[in-house]
Amino acid sequence: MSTDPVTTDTAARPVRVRFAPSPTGSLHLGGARTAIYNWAFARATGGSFILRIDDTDPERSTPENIAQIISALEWLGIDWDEGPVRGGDYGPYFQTERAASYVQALETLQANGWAYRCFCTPVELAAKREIARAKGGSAGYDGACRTLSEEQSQARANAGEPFVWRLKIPVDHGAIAFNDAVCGHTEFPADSIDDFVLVRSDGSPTYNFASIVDDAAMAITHVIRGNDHVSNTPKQILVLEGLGAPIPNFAHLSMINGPDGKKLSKRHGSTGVEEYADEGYLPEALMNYLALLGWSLDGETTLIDADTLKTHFNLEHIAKRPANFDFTKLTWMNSEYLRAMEPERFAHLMVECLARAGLVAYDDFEQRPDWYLTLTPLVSERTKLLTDIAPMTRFLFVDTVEPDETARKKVLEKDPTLVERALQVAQEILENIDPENWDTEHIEAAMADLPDSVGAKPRLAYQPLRVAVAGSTVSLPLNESMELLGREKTLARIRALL
RNA sequence: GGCCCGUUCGUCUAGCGGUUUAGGACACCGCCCUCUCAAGGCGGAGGUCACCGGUUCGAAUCCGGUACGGGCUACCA
Repeated sequence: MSTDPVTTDTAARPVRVRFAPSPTGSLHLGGARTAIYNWAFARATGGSFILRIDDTDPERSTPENIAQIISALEWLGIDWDEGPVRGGDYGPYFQTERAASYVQALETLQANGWAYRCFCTPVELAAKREIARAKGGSAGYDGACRTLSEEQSQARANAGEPFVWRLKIPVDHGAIAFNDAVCGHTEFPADSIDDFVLVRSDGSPTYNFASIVDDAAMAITHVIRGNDHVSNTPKQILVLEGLGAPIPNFAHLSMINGPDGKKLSKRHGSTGVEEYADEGYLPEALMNYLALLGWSLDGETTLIDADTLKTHFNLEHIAKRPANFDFTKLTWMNSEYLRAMEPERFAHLMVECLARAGLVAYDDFEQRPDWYLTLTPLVSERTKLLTDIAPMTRFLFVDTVEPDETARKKVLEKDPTLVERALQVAQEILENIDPENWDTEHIEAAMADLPDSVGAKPRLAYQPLRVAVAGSTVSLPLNESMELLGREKTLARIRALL
């Protein structure tokens, strides 16, 4: 593929990428994916990852949102080399603190003949737009104020007439082209781009101005961002041309849609990263899933951890088409990470979940680590979400259990005779086990005779005992459960049903 | 309206002119394992590669058009 003549070759410069969220809400899935791609690309290329807060919209930007975005990134395990908290040589990293650099950029643009004042009022503009659109042409600004002489312009400004600064696109400018890492060669006819506003009448910069000025100032080499910015790219390239600054590489990521192919919204489920943490997802699972939503390592590998991402991520395998978010696959991935997790770590997470559910104390792991490490493999294998843990293991932490509806209907009430016999036999067997030998191995050996003794198939013979111990027809393995519950509690629960 | 972009199993994707009877993963179905539930093993179903036309000895792959979907078209980002 040939390099576009317009795109400055940045291969020689060290890679510098940035994630520049505007804090108008919490970090949503699309933003998180963009952050992951930027971060992984920086790590894989040995470059720098910069976090910049694009807070030029005073109406909607809040400190709470900034804090939330930062904590969401930290939770995901994304670290930045420069940005809020960390600082860096190209700061400040908040656009609201970079006003001086926009003023300077505007001066450069003026000096180069790339900017002019526009005194058209919003009302006039809206009317013009209306007419232009009705005629069927482009609805952009008609350039009415371009012809104002410097004297006229200055005079009107001095007189206190409000104005904005617009970019003055050269009349003879050809098509604006760039080579997008995802979309390939992309070209926009010059006349499809109007003299857009750079600086508002209140002196604040617009996004298309501030963002690219910052990118240039921060020596960004690759702009990796959402697809919704493709149409903004030629505008920003024009600003760079007016500034005489190098043009970075671009990579525009497709959007993330809901399972139904429509724009992802609350209706589909959670859209904010924080919510996934609350719902029991692991950051590594979300990162893996998001990374694969629009990118592939080799087309075969599905489980890709952060380390692999940090070494193998590239811009060559990014999909063009929008992806639908599949909660089921994410959940599966989560269960994979849960199962592969170090037992110690799982145990700690488990205790945390239990403590949060009010079932144990936060330091309970320290009180009986062996007990928890015995429990861990039984639970981790069955957990899809961290929030599954408390309900699954609850029976081990409460004093007594109440058989649930299914247990009553499908077991207790279905064959009371069998239930009674099974429980009685089980009680005898268990009472005969020496308290010192109360472990899965001995229990299992002793219980092996139960089906024969009660004259029922194993699945039917053990079910009453399961209901007695766990209060449900579905539970962790029986013998292990009894070991963990302890001899006294186990026998007490059997007695309670007799 | 204008300008851009996209379209491969239900979903995420591999595929860059012959190696493809289109590969993998999730979900789904069946069997095995089994004290329940999981996990695991084995197997299965599922795609006329949006449509139409062209280029070519040969196209999911290249070109054009159509349809559908999306983005931008703000003194939002």
